[in-house]
Amino acid sequence: MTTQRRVLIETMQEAKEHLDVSSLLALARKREPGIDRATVYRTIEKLKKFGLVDELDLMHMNGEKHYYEVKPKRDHVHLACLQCGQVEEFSSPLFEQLKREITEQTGFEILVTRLEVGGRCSVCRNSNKR
Amino acid sequence: MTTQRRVLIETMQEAKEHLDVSSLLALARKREPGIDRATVYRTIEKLKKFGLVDELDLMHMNGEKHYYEVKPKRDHVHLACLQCGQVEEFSSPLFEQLKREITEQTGFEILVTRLEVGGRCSVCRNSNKR
DNA sequence: TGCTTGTTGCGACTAAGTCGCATCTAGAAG
DNA sequence: CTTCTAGATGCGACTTAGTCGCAACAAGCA
Repeated sequence: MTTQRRVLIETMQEAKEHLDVSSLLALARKREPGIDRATVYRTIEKLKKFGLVDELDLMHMNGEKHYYEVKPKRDHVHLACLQCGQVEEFSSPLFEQLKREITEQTGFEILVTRLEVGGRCSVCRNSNKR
Repeated sequence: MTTQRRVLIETMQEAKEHLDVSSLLALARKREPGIDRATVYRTIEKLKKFGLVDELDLMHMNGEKHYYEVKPKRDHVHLACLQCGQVEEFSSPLFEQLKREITEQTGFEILVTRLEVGGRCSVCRNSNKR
């Protein structure tokens, strides 16, 4: 457990939005200026492997970046509005049930899941009906 | 509707596995040698926008490529085995029900979905227990 | 306090994807 | 059948994301 890793984990925990690598790096550098891009990638890699963070694409709304969040207790869906860019989260027992069904019917052991949805959020739907 | 687009679409339809951009390009060039990488990207972009193809990441098993498939009638889950690299598909009424629930409860209009699962397939689980 | 193993920073590199621009072509209009 | 034009293509240069080897460094155990 090095200073850099501690800083990165704290930064992710305190962030209220999903961070991509470059904003995570920028924020982390406010605390620990010398921290390197490669360290961020290597740390994320480890955290993913240990199941401590989840990786998101958010439907590639802004280029090909990846976003990260500390793994929640309960998996949730990310609803990405393709119009305004807002990201909502949604969780449901149905999702848990679906995962159970997958394991039962296919024998596949689930380690990570990623359910992303792209579309239009209710705000955008109301502001411009079409 | 240009020759290039026709070739790209046919290539995707006839492929039995999920293609990334470079293998799609390679296959398409067997029919239409001059076809360019930029054209592939631009065509995929259009096809995504029209809802004719789906984009997959397959949990980034082999680098950061994206994979494409012609959009199926019924959305399905991709189960990517992190050990052997095999990709299974799975569809279920529960998934449809979950999508309906999302729309009802959040007012979010769903245009695309992507549900990917990473783990160990039944074959790998049996061959090496744990 | 010293030692060892794993981590970091650095810089150079690869791979994925984008863009501007000149040329070309599909297919509508005459 | 010929002409015309909007939109598509090919090309090449570029950007951005992510990786890697290596020497220097630090965590934390003895």
